[in-house]
Amino acid sequence: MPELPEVELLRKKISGKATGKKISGISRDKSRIFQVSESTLRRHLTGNKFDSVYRRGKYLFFQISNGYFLVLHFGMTGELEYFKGKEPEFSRLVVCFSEGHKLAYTSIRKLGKVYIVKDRGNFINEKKLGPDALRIKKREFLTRMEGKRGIAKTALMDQSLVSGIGNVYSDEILYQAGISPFRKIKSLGRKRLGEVYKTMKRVLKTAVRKNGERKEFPLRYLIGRRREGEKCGICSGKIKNREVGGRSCYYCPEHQK
DNA sequence: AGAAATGTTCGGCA
DNA sequence: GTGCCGAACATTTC
Repeated sequence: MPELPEVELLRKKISGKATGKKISGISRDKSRIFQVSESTLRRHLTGNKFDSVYRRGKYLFFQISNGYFLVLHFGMTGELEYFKGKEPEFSRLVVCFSEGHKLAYTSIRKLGKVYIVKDRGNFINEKKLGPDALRIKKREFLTRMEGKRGIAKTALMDQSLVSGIGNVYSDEILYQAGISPFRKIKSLGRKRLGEVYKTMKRVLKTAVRKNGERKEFPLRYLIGRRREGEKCGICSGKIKNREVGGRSCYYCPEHQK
């Protein structure tokens, strides 16, 4: 599920529920998503509470009352469930609150990551995470993009340039902006880059506002039409699929130039 | 049965 | 240093 809008929705869904409550214990499985030992995890969480939940790109940072952070990345299939009673399927980490509810980090494919870090800024630097796509200012966006030599789609997905955009939303932004995914960034003038910036903000905000319900997205969106030969929702073209950097890229050759 | 799926990282090569 | 490619990670779903 998770690109920026989905991770933001997870944050909204659980931040009010998982914060301010004493953590009575945790349980976890043996998958290699964990970048921290079970004992360290337990030591930092048990007896403490989460103060707040912050998102940067596709990462969530749970501020722990001892000053550290529980950092979650969701890979391709990560989710969060706040529950009571029966544990959700594919739970990898479960945080138990003493009032009775639990928070589960679930992941089918186990491609996510779980960390405990002391300093959020250091972590962001180490991971070379660029500014968040919903917070980056236009100036900063233009400067960063103008230094790139690659193609538009790859640049949008580059987490060190701008963080939060993945395969689906990079396609969506370029589709809405009418720019070919294979177009070199260098060939886009300031004006076109400015349009990409505006479109990026609009698309991501719309996705968050629609609560990730893809059926609720405007009809002219590419999401929901990600199939070869599908009718374009903007012009009379047909959707094409081509592999880019090992990922499948959907676009409309008719109106994306 | 085989392929595809919303991500990251690393080694290798130009 | 930058960009691009393929592979690896792991599992379910179509």
